[in-house]
Amino acid sequence: MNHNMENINKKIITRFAPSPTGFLHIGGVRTALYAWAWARKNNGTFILRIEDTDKVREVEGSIEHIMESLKWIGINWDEGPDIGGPNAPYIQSERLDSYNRYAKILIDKGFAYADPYTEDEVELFRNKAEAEKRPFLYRNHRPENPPIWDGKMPLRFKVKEIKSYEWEDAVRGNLKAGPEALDDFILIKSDGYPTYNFAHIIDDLEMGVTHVMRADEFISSTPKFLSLYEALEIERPIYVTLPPIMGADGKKKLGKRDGAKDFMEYKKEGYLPDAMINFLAFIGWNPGGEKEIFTKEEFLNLFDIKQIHISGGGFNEEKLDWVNKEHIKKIQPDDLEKFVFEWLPKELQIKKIIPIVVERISKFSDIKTMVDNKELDFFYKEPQYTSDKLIFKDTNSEIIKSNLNEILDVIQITEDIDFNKENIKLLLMEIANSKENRGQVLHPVRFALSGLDKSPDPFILIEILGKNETISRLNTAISLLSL
RNA sequence: GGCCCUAUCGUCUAACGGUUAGGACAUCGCCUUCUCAAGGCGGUAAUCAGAGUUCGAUUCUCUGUAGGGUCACCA
Repeated sequence: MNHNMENINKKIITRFAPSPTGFLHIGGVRTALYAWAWARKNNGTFILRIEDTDKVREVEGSIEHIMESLKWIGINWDEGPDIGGPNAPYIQSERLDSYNRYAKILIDKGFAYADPYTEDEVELFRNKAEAEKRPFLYRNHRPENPPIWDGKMPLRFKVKEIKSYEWEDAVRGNLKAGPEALDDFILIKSDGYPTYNFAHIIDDLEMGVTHVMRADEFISSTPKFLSLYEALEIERPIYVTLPPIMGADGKKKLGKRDGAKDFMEYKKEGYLPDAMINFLAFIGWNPGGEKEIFTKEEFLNLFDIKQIHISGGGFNEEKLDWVNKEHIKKIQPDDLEKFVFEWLPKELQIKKIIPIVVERISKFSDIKTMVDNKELDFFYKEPQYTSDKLIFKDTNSEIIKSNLNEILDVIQITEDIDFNKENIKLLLMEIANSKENRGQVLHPVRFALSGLDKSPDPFILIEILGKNETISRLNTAISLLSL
């Protein structure tokens, strides 16, 4: 049966279904991004569903935090827990009636039975299998006459036919699994909540989901899903299995345990939402071509599940920084102010600082580092330094002093109206070129104005500080050299 | 251990049997005003191994190797 053909004329419906067990990391957001993009591109529907059936691992506030993360990069949903929709509710713990209804159907059809063992007993079976280096299969311990299910015991799916499965995946092509992958898995836990294996299938059915974007760890459990679809005689959605995202070492799959960050950290560090989309999109997808920087709209236009990768990719923060910088460069100068000033103290919120700061950062939190390192203090107060800092290489204080005086004379007769960096550069370079080494002039001027070993060039410094301040600081330098 | 998935520069990737194996990040060098940044130009650097199919394999097949996933009352 070709599911692609059957679904071809249907409205595309995708979903992102996180469990509220903490923050979202880059992997989860990437899954959401692809599902969202596919729906948007096809004028379909994107659903946000919360899979909160594990009440033990649930972390309070996660749902809000997850929604905040998605909203930040502009992933919006058409149906979800906060806005409702035709198939509300969108929180699994509020959908128990649905699961119970389908559980009854399975029981009636002989596809489900009560599990009479305690957790400890099952644990023993499992340990034994592990010790013998065999895969653990509950069905090998299936009770002969299971009791009537009273809702207090787990309800298990009953595998009637032990077989291998083969199926088609929109990105991986043909996949298969051996019969070992098929087991009597739990449908409803003893606490009354369904397992993921069961709940997501019922929800996807009831919500009409056509494409399931999922991580590749679900390949192994696909036979469970397929056997459920068969038992319920319902059609399955198209599987779109995404490649794993590896950690920085390029080996282990990225996960919370090995340092995957809360996605909101990227907001706090001053990354741009569109840069995150751009970067995330390229972990596991590539449109061909040599263009690397895309706006959100360009990405939506190009995105296609046909170009999703099958092999895993690493997460390279250096490249993210580069992508972010490229996006910062695309911000209109007028709009840049609100991004930059947010990170600057009052006294440094000067328009002329913006270009200097922007070309030195890859993310906005770098501005804070510059401020903390006092790299910008010279903009609003006279630098502190010792006179030896003004001496360039093998010159002496007399030469430097004479050069500074020469500069001072020229600046003093310059009209205020000509005080821009191009004109200043012409003036200074003329003097600098007349010396043995241009550094004899440029270095002391730059240092007198900034007091820093590393700073913007002297011409832009003079322009920003203005004529009076420049003269004042040059005089300070000259008097330091005279001591 | 069983089952399953994967394999191109250090990293992310392009290539849909025929290319000097292309691009980006990183790195290195040079230029652009003394420094820093930005920018420009250029360099180093890859098809996991072995068989097979083919006139011709990065590409198809098999085996090996390596890495990843899974074998939960987690998703």
